[in-house]
Parts: sequence; structure tokens; C-alpha cells
Amino acid sequence: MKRVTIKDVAQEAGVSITTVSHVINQTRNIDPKTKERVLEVLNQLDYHPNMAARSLRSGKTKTIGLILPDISNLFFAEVARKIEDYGYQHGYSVILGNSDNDPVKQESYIHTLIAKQVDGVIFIAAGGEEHDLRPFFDNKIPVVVADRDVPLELADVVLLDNEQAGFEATRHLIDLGHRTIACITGPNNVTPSMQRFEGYKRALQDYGIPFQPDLVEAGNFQFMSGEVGMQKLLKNPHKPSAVFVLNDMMAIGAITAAHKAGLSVPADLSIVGFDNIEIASAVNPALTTMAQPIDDIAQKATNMLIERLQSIRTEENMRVILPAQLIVRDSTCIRRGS
Amino acid sequence: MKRVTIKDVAQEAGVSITTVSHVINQTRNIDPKTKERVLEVLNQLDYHPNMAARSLRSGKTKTIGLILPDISNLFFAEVARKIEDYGYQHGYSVILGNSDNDPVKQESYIHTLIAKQVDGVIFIAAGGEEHDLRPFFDNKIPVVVADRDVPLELADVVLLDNEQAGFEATRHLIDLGHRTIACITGPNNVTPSMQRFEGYKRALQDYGIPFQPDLVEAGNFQFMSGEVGMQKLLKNPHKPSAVFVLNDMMAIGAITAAHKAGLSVPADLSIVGFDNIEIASAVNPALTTMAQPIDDIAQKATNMLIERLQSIRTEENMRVILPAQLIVRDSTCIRRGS
DNA sequence: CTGAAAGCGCTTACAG
DNA sequence: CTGAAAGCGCTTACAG
Repeated sequence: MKRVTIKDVAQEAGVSITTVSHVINQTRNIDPKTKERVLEVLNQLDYHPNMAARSLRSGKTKTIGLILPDISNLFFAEVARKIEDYGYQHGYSVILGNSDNDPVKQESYIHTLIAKQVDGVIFIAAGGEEHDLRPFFDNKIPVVVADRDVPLELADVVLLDNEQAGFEATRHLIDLGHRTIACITGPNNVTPSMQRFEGYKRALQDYGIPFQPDLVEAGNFQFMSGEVGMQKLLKNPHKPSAVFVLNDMMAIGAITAAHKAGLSVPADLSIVGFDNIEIASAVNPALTTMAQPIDDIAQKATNMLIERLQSIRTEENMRVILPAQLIVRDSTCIRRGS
Repeated sequence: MKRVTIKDVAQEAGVSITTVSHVINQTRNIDPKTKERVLEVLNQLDYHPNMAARSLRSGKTKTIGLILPDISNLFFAEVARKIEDYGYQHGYSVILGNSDNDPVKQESYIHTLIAKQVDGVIFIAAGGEEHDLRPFFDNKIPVVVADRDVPLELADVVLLDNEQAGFEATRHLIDLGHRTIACITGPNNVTPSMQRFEGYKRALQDYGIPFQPDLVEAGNFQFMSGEVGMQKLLKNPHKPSAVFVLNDMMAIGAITAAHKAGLSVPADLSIVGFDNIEIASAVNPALTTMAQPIDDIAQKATNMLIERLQSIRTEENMRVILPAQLIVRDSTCIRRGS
């Protein structure tokens, strides 16, 4: 069975391909009777346009590229799901580019997406310094940078106020009477992790609590590093009574380590996470955490991109900074004896 | 800056576009000197082929479509990540189609993928009976059905042996001395859930344990339904000593409910999950579960599709059935008093 | 070893 | 209200 083309439809309906095209795209007034006949044939032959041909001619593919570090990370999966959803609502499909946090794979995807003529790109950077988005700009493909900031002035940006969120998470612990507050960090080459850590330090400073470098354990946003980080902290002579863990997966790992060591959370140790992934409310104890507005991030990113694509917005680039929200659950409580 | 085309390259290198094309695709012997000059210009002008043009001409897009119910479900996210990875290794990009378990959205994506001329499709069905994959076959687009069986003979298929896995999970509980074994099911319109439940019933029967319909609670694979299902089971007069929960997310919800009711897992209640998602080993107690070979599923599905695309395999369709593996952790133990 | 040219299936200025 | 035709950027049979 050969693919049905606009030519087949024109022939069958007894009109020109011009007319068929205009009926399909509603770009010209057509005699109602003609229009009806064409629509009938379109339906009868089960015509579907060839996007390759349309793209070649119009330069538009109705496709957006999504580059992100790892779709199997719950946070990015949720973001991807929402972007897919908003894109779909506006008639755009999404090509998925998993960078695996590998700058080489990331760059390869940048060129693939250009070759595939995506109309626009939502970019969540792999770790590291090198993010050469210029090929997109050279090809006039608009880019929205999300979640992780990139040292580049040419794109619209949607970010969380990670510094302030880190500050608030830490202040929550201070408000509960904690004074020896440890931190398990994320990768030190992505801005969310770095900025949350800055917020942690600012809160300590604002409340006159000395910053102790040995109360900081380096994690990588995977839960195993939370477990390992906590094991180390439990041996720390400073005996922290609370820990700010820079994402939920690691926080759950930290709780596991505390339980294995025979400690109770929060009675012996208060723990604050970050992200508010779906499972945060299901673990035991339910996790106190800084909620990321995932839906907002995805919606803003998609909308900003689509505004560019439809030339609704042509002025200079926007930076949207969204707030996180403290969700108090059962993994934090007032420090014993305070 | 205008996009660089093959014509620009030909002009700059002083050869025909035919030659440039053959250099790019390595489809003809070219004089080494000419070839070198062309490669130089290609590089110098930073040429990238226009896939729309190439697709229009060749009929191939080097793109595969991935239709799945929900990318924010950890299991599918992991599958998607692996498919993306294997696809990438073979030069294919992935267009993501989230059906949201909505047959209408699923059908819409089927047509979108056809219009976008994907070379092949990996299909994980939304719940329900209606999966009209014929448009793909009509357009000669090969399809690999994964994870959820579909009543259709035309595609290659990669599935887990869910019935046997359900049997083994239940037998594990029986081996531990449990005789009153409840079940929290998944959606009743997808084959994995239905078949795991069949395996559960077969195990009971094989060991002479009467099947009690009121020990079955209906879930939906989301953890909240595991929590709710367990709350109901705790009020059940039959007092189950073990529960087979048909996926891990619900199993974690079930553990949470047991803890909230003051019960200990596994001392008071043994729980077996299904999937072995990453977090299964991190929750407390670590979850005993049937591990799905996610990597195998994704690799088999991608490879079978690529074999079709490259006409390595043209004979009739294959059905690959993979086994699950019991991973015993800390959420199950010998029944008290047995 | 190389090139001129047809043609993939559309959209859209131009013409009437 | 409608149509003939150019042309988007490639690949590839045909010719030499």
C-alpha cells in the first residue's frame, strides 16, 4: 500500500494540489462545496501529511528538542512528562536527548537536533563548564535553559531560586533549635547544588553559627551517596543533630543509614530534603523537604519557547526565577533538650 | 547567517553536489584529493545535513517513536532511558509519546509518528482493549510491542513472564510458612497486572491454599493505592500474614500503612513487591521483590526494531519472553509461630 | 572517477 | 474562488 499524498487527494477530488493544501491548512477561502468534497476524500483515503516534505518547504518541523542529563532521574522524568504534555497541547512533539551528564554526548545531540531541524530546544545542562549552545543560535533555533544555569546570555532561562531555598531549608532547622547542622551536597559542577549549598552557608552565618567544613559530605544526587554521606556523618565528632540533604533521593538514603545505625528520625536526627519527589511523602518518616514547582518550571519553559517559535515575543531574553516551598512533614522536629 | 547547504559546499569546493553527497555518505569511490578538499570545506563551513530533505528523498528519518503510558513512572523512565541509549548508539533519535494511559492521546500519537515518518516504533500500550496499530503496518512502519501484550499478531513482542513471576513471588511467601496471603493488584486492564495476579492464584492452588477474594485489594500501580489497599487489608478479619503487592511503588505505600498502624515489617507482615526499582533497596525495610530485567527489555526491544529497520531480519514476528528474578531482602521473613 | 538532472511531497508567491 | 509552477535540500539512477 503506497502512501497517500496530496496529489492522490487532488486527483480523486478533481481539484489542484494548491486547493487541497489550502483546505488542509485553512489558509485560503475555499468554496464550501469544494472544501467539503476535499475533506471527504482526505478522510476517505486516510491522508496524513508528510512532515518531512512540509518541513523542507516551510522550515518548520513542529518538533522541539529536549536535552537533559538523565530521564531516569525522577525529577527530570517529571519535568519531561510535563514538557511533553504542554508541547503536545500546542502541536509539538518532543525529541528526547539524554546527555547522561556527558558533555560529548550532549554536544552530539546539539548537532543531531540541528540536523533534525527542531524548531526550538529546552536545555537542561549536563554538569561541567562547557555548554556550547552557539550552534543553535547560529541556526536561529531558540533555546530555553531550565533548572541549571549556564554562563551564556543568549537564551531565555527558567530557574529555581536555589540559594534562597537552601537558606530557608537551613533556617527551618535553626528555627527548630538545631545548631550543629550538617550538609550532604550534590555534584559540585551544577548550579542547583552549588547554590543550595551557598544558601546553607548564608543561613548559618545570618544566625551566627560557625560553618564547619567537616560537617559537609559530598554526594552526587543519587540515593546511595546519601546513605554513604550519612554513615560518615554519624562518625563525626561534632555529632550533628540535623542534616540538610540537597535532594530527596539522597535524603532517603540518609534516613536509611540512620535507621540502620539504630537512630530515630527525627527524634535523634532531623533531616530536610529537596525536590519533593512523589515518594517523599510516602517514605517513613515522611520527608520534610523544599518543594520544587516542577509543573511551573516545565510550563514556563515550554510556554517561553513556544512564544519565541510563534514570534509572540521577540524582545530580549527573559530570566524567570521561581521560589521553592518548604513542606514540613515528619523527618524534622525540635532539637531534644532545646 | 544562512544555513549551509550541500550546494554551498559544492560551490566552495569546486565540485558537483553529487560528489559532495557521495563524500558525506561514503557511497562512491572519490579521488582522494577531491575527497580531502570536500571534507575540508565541509568542516570549514560547519555543514550539517538537512534531515528533512534527506528524509523526503530517502524515506528514512533515523528516528524511532516511543509510545508509553507515563514517562514519570520510574519503570517506564528507566526503559525509556535505555531505549534512548541503545537507539543513540545506532544513530537513531527518539520521539517521546506519552499516552497518559489515554487511548485517544495514544491514537493521536500514532498518527503524529506516521506523519513524522518515524522509521519504527516501540509501543508500550495504554490500558484498555483498543490498540489500533494497523496504521503503522499500513505505512510499513515496523513496531515492537514491549511490556504489555496487545491482542495483535503483526508486531514483534518483548514481554516479561509475568504469570510465572507472580507464581514465584507467591511461592516465596508460601515457602516462608505463610498461608494467609493477600494481594494488592494493579490496573485490571493491562496484561502485566492481570498475569501476575494469575500467577498468584496458581501458586495458591498448587499449594492447596484456598483463594479468598476478599484478600484481594484493587490498586492502580501508584503508591497511594498501596497505602489505601493495605489499610483495608489491616481491617480484614482473615488477618493476612503476608501480602504480594504487584509493584514496588504500591509495596512501599503498603509498608508505610503498616508502619502507621504500628505493625512491623516483616515481623508482623511480610511484603513482596514487583519491579525492583532503584529505591526498592533503599526503603526501610529493604524490599523483597521480583526484579524486572529492564535493561534486557529495552535492549531486546531496540535491537529487534533495528534489525527490522536494517532488514537484517525479515521473517515472521518474534515473541521474546523474559524471566523475572526474585530478590530477597528484608521485607519478608518466616511466619511467626511456624 | 565525476556530473547533470529527476524527483521526494509539500507550501506559497504569482496570476487570473 | 482557483491553479500552474517554482523550489525547499537532499539522494540516486543514468550517462560518460
